[in-house]
Order: sequence, then structure tokens, then C-alpha cells
Amino acid sequence: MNLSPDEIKTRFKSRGLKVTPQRAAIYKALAETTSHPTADDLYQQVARDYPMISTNTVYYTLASLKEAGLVKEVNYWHDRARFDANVTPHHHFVCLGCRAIVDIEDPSLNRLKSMARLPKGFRVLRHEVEFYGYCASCQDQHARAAATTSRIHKTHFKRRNP
Amino acid sequence: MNLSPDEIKTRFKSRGLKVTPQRAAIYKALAETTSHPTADDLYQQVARDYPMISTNTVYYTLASLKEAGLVKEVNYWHDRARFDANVTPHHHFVCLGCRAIVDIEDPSLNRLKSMARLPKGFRVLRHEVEFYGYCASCQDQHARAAATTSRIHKTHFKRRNP
DNA sequence: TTGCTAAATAGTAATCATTCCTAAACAGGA
DNA sequence: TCCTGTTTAGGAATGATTACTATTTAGCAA
Repeated sequence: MNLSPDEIKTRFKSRGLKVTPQRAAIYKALAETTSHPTADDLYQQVARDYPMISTNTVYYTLASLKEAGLVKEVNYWHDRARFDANVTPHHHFVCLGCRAIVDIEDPSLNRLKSMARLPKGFRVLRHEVEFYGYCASCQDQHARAAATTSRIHKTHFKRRNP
Repeated sequence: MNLSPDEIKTRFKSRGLKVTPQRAAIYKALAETTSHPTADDLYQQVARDYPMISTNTVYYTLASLKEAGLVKEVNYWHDRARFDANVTPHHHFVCLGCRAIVDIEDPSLNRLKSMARLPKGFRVLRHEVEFYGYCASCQDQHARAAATTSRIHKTHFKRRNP
């Protein structure tokens, strides 16, 4: 957050990326939130300032930013990818209720590579921990729902637009 | 592996699942591999014995097995989901080259919940660690490729069928 | 400042994993 | 054996993501 145009320019240039208004806007939007938005979320956001932008540009831009190491993609559900401009090692809490993704910054989790027993000959570049559960507000709702019904959900398939 | 029909029947019954040949075949196929196959992989496999089976049935079955807690879905890439009949707490190594997913059984990684500093009011049900890198054979290829060219890939988008 | 060139943009169309809908078949209990 | 709710398997629909392509643009060099 509080990411100046100059800082964006510097980051792009240092990785050989051209500085275009759309690209800067997409990166800025992503860098200024911790909500791990989808490509479409970013499209909606950036379209306010650039009404002619296409979703295609958002996808292309996210791909180049990913390749440049400025953006990370996370896939806790396969229905749509979510993005993160925080590329320093950190971890996530994933809410099974509202699907929120919350950053977990805990340096003690950054040392697992040396702890863990991994197969011989494998080279580990990075690792990530996800905690799955219910955030504070979803936990309340979940508890309430469980109290009123113990029926198993009928819905097997997850909805595209829940 | 080595999962008898009786054992499958028992597991299904204990969770209130009807025992159908297709469902048993899908679960058996998944339980007897550690390769974390896709829905289509399972379809291909099971279709050898049940030529009339539909992909629909595979998806429906995986959904009910997931709901019953006999199967887990993992999404390290958003392009397609992969499945795992190992529902005991364990972790994964994910190869960035061949996309192999390798089980990491390391009890020391199962205690992170108590270690980590998590937001107040959140309830964590489970957690998972992924290690990203290159498996033994991909590491060799990667090293060779890096030695011959340092050019940045042209391909931004990942192919559906690599 | 101008021109050049490769990269970026934004339409439109295509892809394809997954989901939805439905009628027929089936498992399991009465 | 019969009944009923579940499961199966077509076929069609959905929708995020990719592919294709003509046009525009950023950044460099003269």
C-alpha cells in the first residue's frame, strides 16, 4: 500500500518490463489490497480508471508480472485463480466459509525446509503453509447452522457464483 | 493399495454411501495410486472396466466421496483439480517441471497449528505444507536448459495440455 | 524530436474442465 | 419382491482462461 508511481516504475524497469498505464494500474490495485483478488476483481477495479481495458489485458499482465516475480498466483479452489503482490515468503489462512484468504506472517514457518524430510535429489525452492478453517465471522455462522440442522448438504457441486 | 472389495464396502457403508460398481471402481483406482490423478485420469482408468461410464459420474462420485471425507481435492494449478484418497494429515512436494505431486509424510509438520501465530477468533481445522521445486529428473533437465539458454520464456500462458 | 521495432493492448473467438438437467437404472431397506 | 431415493450417463450449458490478430504504444537510437 502507498505505492508511488515512481516505485512501480522502478520495479518494472528493474525486471525489464515496459511501464504502461494499464500494467501499472493493475499492479497498483493488486499491491494495495491484501484480499487476494481474482482476475475479474482486478478487471472491475481497474476498469474504473481505464474503461476500455479488456480482461485479456488483465490476464496477460498478471502472467507477465508472475513471470517477472512481482506477483504470485494461489489456487485454493480450482474455480478461479487468485493473485497476490506480496511475494515475500508468507503463509495463508483460508476460510472454508467465505473463502477469504488471510496472510499469515510468522517467521517460524519459514524454516520448515531444513526441518522436513524430503526425497533425495529433489530441490526445494520455496514452501508454503495453508491453514484451513473458519474466520471469526464464519465460525459464528457455522456454529449457528450446525445447531439448527445436522443434515448433510444436498449440494455436491460447488457453485460458480456462490 | 491392496484395497479389498470388502474394505471398500465397509468404508462406504460406514459413511452412508451406496455401494455401486462404478463408485467402488473409482475409489479403488484412486486409493491404489499415489500420483494424485485428475478426474479425467480416473475416467480413463475406470473406463477400461466400465466402458459406458461417463465423466459426469466421475465428477459426481468424487464430489460425494469428498463430502464423505474419503477423498481430498488439491489445486496447485487452477487448470484442473487433482485428487487424493489419502485423507490422513500429510504434505506435498510439487514439481514445477513435470507437475508431479509427491506425498511428504513427516509428523514434525503436523504440529504447526500450535506453533503458528494465527488471528484471534479463527478456528483452524487442518493445515498443509507444500514444497515447490524440481524433482530429481526435472532438476537435471532444468539445469541443462538453463545452461544452454538464459532467454526469458516467450510463453506467458500455460497450455491446457502440456 | 522522429522513426523504428518489439512488446502490449483489446477486440473476438475458441477451449475445455466442470457443472447442470433429465430420464432411466439401480441399491438397499421394508 | 416392491418402493423410493440415490446414482448413473447422456447431452447441453457455463464460464474462467487462452488463443488469435490487428492496432497501438513504450523505449531506444539517431
